[in-house]
Formats: sequence, structure tokens, C-alpha cells
Amino acid sequence: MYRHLEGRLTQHVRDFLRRTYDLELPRIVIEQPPRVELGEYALPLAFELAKKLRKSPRKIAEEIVAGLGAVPGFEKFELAGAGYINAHVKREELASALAADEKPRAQVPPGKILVEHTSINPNKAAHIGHLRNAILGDTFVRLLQFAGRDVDVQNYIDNTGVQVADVVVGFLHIEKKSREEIEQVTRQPRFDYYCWDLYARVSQWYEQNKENRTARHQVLHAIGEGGNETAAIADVISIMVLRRHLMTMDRLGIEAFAKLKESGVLYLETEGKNKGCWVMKRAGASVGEGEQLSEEDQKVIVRSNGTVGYVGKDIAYHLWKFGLLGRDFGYRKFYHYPRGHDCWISTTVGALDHPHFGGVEEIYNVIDARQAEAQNSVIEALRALGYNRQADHYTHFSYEMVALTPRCAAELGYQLSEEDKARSYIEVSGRKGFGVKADDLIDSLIASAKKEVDDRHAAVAEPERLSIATQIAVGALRYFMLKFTKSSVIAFDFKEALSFEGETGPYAQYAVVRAGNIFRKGGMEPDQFTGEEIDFSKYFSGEGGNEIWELWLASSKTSYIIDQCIATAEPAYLAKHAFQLAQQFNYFYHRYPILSEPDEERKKFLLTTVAVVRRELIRALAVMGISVPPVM
RNA sequence: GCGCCCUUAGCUCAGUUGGAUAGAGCGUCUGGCUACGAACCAGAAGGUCGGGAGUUCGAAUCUCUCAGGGCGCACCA
Repeated sequence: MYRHLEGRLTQHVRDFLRRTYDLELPRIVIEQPPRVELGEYALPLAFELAKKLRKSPRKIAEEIVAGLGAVPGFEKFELAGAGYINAHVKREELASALAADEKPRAQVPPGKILVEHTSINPNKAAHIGHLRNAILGDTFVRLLQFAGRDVDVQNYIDNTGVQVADVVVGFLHIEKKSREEIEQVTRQPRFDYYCWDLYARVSQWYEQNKENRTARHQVLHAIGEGGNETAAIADVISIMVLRRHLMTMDRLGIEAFAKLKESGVLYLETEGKNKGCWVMKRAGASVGEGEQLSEEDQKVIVRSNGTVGYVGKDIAYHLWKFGLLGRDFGYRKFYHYPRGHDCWISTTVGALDHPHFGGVEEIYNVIDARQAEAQNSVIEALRALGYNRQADHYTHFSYEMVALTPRCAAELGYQLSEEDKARSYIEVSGRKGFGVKADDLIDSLIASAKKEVDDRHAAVAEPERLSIATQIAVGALRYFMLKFTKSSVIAFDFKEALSFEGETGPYAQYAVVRAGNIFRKGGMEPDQFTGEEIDFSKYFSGEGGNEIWELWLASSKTSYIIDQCIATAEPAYLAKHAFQLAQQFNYFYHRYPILSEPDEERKKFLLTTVAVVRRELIRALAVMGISVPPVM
């Protein structure tokens, strides 16, 4: 609703400027006044116009206020400060529309969007950094879906790379296991944990003796060729680890379609260290007319042995995403989610009947900031091939890593150098087996939540207590990963991540539970309160009126905030908003007794207020993938 | 060396397109449960927005510069 009114206001201001001053502004800036008494929207545009029109901002603001005329939904426009124009909405109109849950239609751009996220190397257990990726990606998918977009999700897996090869080396050369024995091990419940440790051992083994690295090259080569024992082993391992990753993410309600990777921008370099390779200009490198591209500005796409490197594969993959490759993969069902969806995986020979994947309008790649250069290379390649429109709709959804605080690392039993102890955070390393595994974190969150639930709700049956604890754990984890902006490195600490108080998911869940309790105690349903027969104008005036109005106004902003999250590719704004809404509700909850309100009409109004806030909070949380337990 | 990111309260972080008095959580201190459940709320203390210069009616936000920290710069992915 808030977004809708803002749009209308922008339109009227635009018309007025054109009519009166013959002016066309690229953007009408609309802000929010510091206090609701001042109005719901603030326009600083008189300051901007002052120079163009050679008049004082105050004078211009006066003219605009006088000339704007009536705008549907708005009460009045006021001049404030040195030249602000504050717009006051008709509170009772907005409230009544909000109570009835009216949703003004918004324009939805056509075309499908593809979000790539999770994409973990299938050679070890997922860790907290992967959780950030998956949670950000999944939330962004939900944001787009909320806005009415058609979204596909892909989890891009490279089962032919060095990382998988290294684990194969571990099984064959360190543990000296046969194919049968390896297959036996893959059936362990947490096979990915086994690989986590083995992968770290392999790295050590390489350190011990440089010659051990020849094993890597042999295995890598065998996997690349295919059709042999080693390749079959690599396949079994990567498929089983991938399955484990899907299960881990499933615990958090994250679903994806998986895709395995199988397999003129360029020129053949004939001299120097890149001799025999097909190379392209590295993203960001500038070359003058007729100048040679220096070695350090070259990016190798095809190696001298004919195999294709990561960026090369990624260019092909992205051509496919935009439907420019001219050929498609085969697909088969791979994993069935309990909520009814299927996860498909690409293969050489697939099922005849499968959904259409690829050929999308826009793409978002949830990939961490360290790979910015590689991502830019792919975009550069698309442009060089003439696909500028596609390159413009290619977004590297970049986020910073999750590191560990030195204290957390010490708790996990890692030996730290004096230098590391002084740092504010330490990067995790899969190679060293240094990090917090995703399932371990989820386990401890559930255990910790379970303890709280057991203490508070001894009367509730055991399976239900576990289910409540799980919802709280997921809420805490997802909120934790979303409350930081993408550009901020998360210094992970168990104490903070396991907190259920303050700015956390459970805080917001608790506000919804409390709101629900009011209706439960009163023997009512929240759906009953749709605002009919309520004279809202009685309750939004005066001091107390502003207070409650603030809660209504915040509730009206869900789609406005979600639009901003999409435009800026920043889900953290929604997390912030949900928290603030919960906070305002808790304030209201303490200040206004509702069930004991003697005035029946006012009581109905207060109950409607609760119903609206509860509904919007549930909505906002759902977009973050957070559900609310029946009791807490 | 080159490129990208970061520096805001004791700690962890918000501050969207420059705008009205720079905010929140945690921690500390003080107070509030016979209940619409305290996983909550109220109050207090706590700031040269890393330093400097510039643009602007107006800068935490834009530009330059210096300092400190991080991450990239493989025929790895």
C-alpha cells in the first residue's frame, strides 16, 4: 500500500512540474519524515529546483503545495523547514485498505529469471560460508517470487574439477580403498563429514611430498577422459556428497534444481608463458590501439592440452542460461523434496519429459566476492560475442565470506598463531578442514532451542517440541545470515549465532506468537478482523493516535521494502524491517491492554491492528524462509 | 605492483537514490512478571562517523588524498 501511494505521489508531482515549469526530472526523490506527525512522505525537491528556477526553496515549495491540487489518498501537503514538502496521507483510507488486505496491482516485467546459488564443490561437507550463500540465494528467490516473477533456481556443480579429484586421491592413495569399499563408505549417514576430514588429509599429504601431487594429475586426467574405474569412483563420491548438500539445505527449506557440469573472443597465444593456450583479455584490463596484451592481462580459457578451464566452462554455461548455446542437456529427476517438488539434474541421456530449463531473460549468480574477477570475465566474454543485452541482465550477486572469530576458532580446538589471535576474523579453509560444518551448526541450534522449549512447555508432546525447536533454530540461523549486508564479512561466533534474544529471528517469531495468543485467549480468529464497520478516523488523531498509526504505517510497507531489496539485490533490508515491525508491535503490546479494553468498538480496532501486524510480519518472515511456531 | 571491498558507541552492525536531532542489538548499570506468556518492556551511560582537503544550500553518504585492515590478481574453481 505504501509503495502504491508513493507511486501515485510521484506521478502527480511529475505532472505538476511539467505543467507549471515545463520541467522533466529523471528522478523524484521521496523520503520519509523523521516523525509521523510530519507526514508519511517528504519531498526535498524544492532544494533541487532552487537553482534551476532561480527562486528560494521555500518559495518553490509554497508554489508546489498550492498548485499540486488534490491527490487521491492524500489529506494535505505541508511546507516544512527550509523547503521540505511533507505529504500526509488519509490515514483512515490507508488503514481500511490494509485491514481488508487490498493489493493494488503492480507491474511485473515479463520473462523468466534464473538464480544460481549454493553451487558447492561436491567433495566435502557444506560449511557456514555455504549456508550464507544458500540462504541469501533462496531468500532472493522468494523476494522475486513475492514480486510476481517467474524464477528458476540452479545449483551448479563441477564434478570434474581438482577438488573432487583430491578426495578420490585420498580414497585411492592414502586409504587404498577399492571401489566396493568406497561405495560402502558413501552409504554412511554423513558421508560428507568423512570427505571433510579426508580432504584435509590429502592436502597434508601433498605438503609432505611434492611428488604426491602427480597422483592428482593422474586422477584429474582419468576423470576428464571418463569411462574408467577412477571416473566412476569420482562420480559416486560427488553424487553422494551432492545429495548430502541437498539434504542439508532441505533442513532450512531451501530447494534448487541441480545441474552438473560435464565437461572468438579468444586467440591462440604463440609466445611466452601462455604459449599454446587460447586466451582472452582479463576483465578490467585496458589495452591501447595496436598494443600487445601483456601476459598478466591474459586469462587462459582453453589450456594447451585442449581441456577447458573454469571461465571457459562458465562462458558456455551462461550462453546456455540465456538460450544462446543452441543445444540443451538431458535431465533426470534426482532428489524429491518433502514439500512435493522435484530436483532435476542434467545428464547426457535424460528423461524425455522434463520442464524447460534455461533460455531466461535475467540471471543472478550468488557467488562470493572473491570470484568477482572471474564473473566479470564471463560478462566481458558475453559482450565481446555481441550479447550486450544479456550482459546487462547478468548480475553477480556478490557477498562477503563468513569467517571465524579467533575465539570461535580456539573453541573448535585450532592452534592459532599470535598473529591470528590479533585479527578480528580468520578465513575458513576447506583445504585445512578449518571451519564450522553446516549440519553441526544446525544441530546445535536445534539442541539449544529444544532446551528452551522443554523448559517452557513441558506439557507439549515431545515430537511437537522438537518441531517447534526446529522452526526456531531455522529462524535464528536464517535471520542471522540475512541481518548483515552482503558487503560485510561475518565474523562467526557461536554465542552470537545461538542467541535467541534481541535482533534475532526468534524475536520476530515471538512477536507473531504473542499476537496469535491474544486471539487464542479471546477465542477469536485473526481473519475475522478485516476492518469493516470501523471508523478509523477516531483512532488516528492526537498523541496516542500517532503512536498506533506508526504501527499501521510500518505494516503497510512490506511490498515497498521488498521492491527495494530486489532493486538493490540486498535482502538485509527486509530482515531489518521485520525486526523493526516486531519491535514496534512489542511496544504496542505492552502499552495497550487489548482483551480487557472496555470500549467494544475500540477493542475491535485494537484487535484489527494486531491482526494486520501479525499478517504482515508472517509475510515478511515467510519471504526470508522463516516460519512461525504455534507456541514459543 | 594492479584491481575490488571495508573503517560509524566498549563489542557486532544499520544508516537504500546526498536531506530534518547519526540509530539498533549485545554488553554494563537501574527498574518492571498473580500473564493478551519476561525468548519481552522501560530508563541511564556510551559518538572528533579512521585523518585531512574539496564539491554542495546541505556530506557518515559524492570526489581527491593519506593511514589501517581484508580479498583477489594460476594452463584451481
